[in-house]
Amino acid sequence: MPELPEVEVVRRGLADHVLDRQIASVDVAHPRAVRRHTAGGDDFAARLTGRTITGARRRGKYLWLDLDGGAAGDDAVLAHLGMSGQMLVVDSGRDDEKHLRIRFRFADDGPELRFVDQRTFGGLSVHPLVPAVGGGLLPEPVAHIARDPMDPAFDLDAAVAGIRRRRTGLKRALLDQTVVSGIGNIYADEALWRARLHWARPTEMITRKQGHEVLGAAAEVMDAALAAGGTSFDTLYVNVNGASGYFDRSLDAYGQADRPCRRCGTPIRRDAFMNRSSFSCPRCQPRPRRAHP
DNA sequence: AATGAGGCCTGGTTGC
DNA sequence: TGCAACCAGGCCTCAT
Repeated sequence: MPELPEVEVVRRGLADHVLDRQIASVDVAHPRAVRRHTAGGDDFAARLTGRTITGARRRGKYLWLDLDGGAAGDDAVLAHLGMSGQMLVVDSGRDDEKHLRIRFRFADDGPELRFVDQRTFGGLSVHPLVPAVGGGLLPEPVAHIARDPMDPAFDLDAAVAGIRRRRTGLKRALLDQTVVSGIGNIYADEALWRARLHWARPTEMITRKQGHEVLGAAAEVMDAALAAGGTSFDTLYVNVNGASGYFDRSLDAYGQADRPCRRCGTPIRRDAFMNRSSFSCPRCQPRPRRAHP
């Protein structure tokens, strides 16, 4: 499941393989893949045809490709990989993937860019670039998203204040992309385990020190995952060349139910959380007396 | 305004 | 064996 480190791996791959290339044609094979492009698939293709990709950028789990010479100002093609989205750079003529959703052909007749997405939670769309709250130019639909912990301009104090300002459970705050972006279920559980904090701890009980620790832990674990090429549990996540990451071998909490905690040996527990799962160590991360539901 | 629940998806796995 | 239920989960929409 692509989270920030995986998306960064994809961004780097795109920077290596599609920068400065002119788009010759775009095929939309599944309308759901462009559902956030409200003008529809034909408009999506028309806006991209003939354009040259001039940048590959990312904030949190969103990435976008800058386009040259927009008629009405700067614009970009925005991508979210959802749960199963892949950006594949594939030699033309290779068989279509079963879940191929969008294909970009280039004027240089080099390898195609294919967006492949089994579960279709992801998608692509074209938007103008607008000034974002924290500075910088972002595609309009994501201009409200906070900077992520790997952003050089990330404001740690502001993010901690954002967590403490919320009135909810700590994990919900970590998953709120307007507080801090890029953290999903996997890295939330890993950061909480490293900071020895329970996911349901009310944010009003979080000290500044604890806030710094849990966000610092999130940055550390994402750095480690990026160094390992991203987390992958199955064949759904691959980078632009189709190679999987292998950080899942290093996970301490996520998916480790009933296995001994690496710190204390207590079996990791799995709790239901937002119709999903939270994994934590019952001993290192004791449930607070007043847990947030 | 801020918070939280529900819905969208598919394919692999589990259980009867 | 066949089929249904369940599970993964980011984020948008809607209700409170």
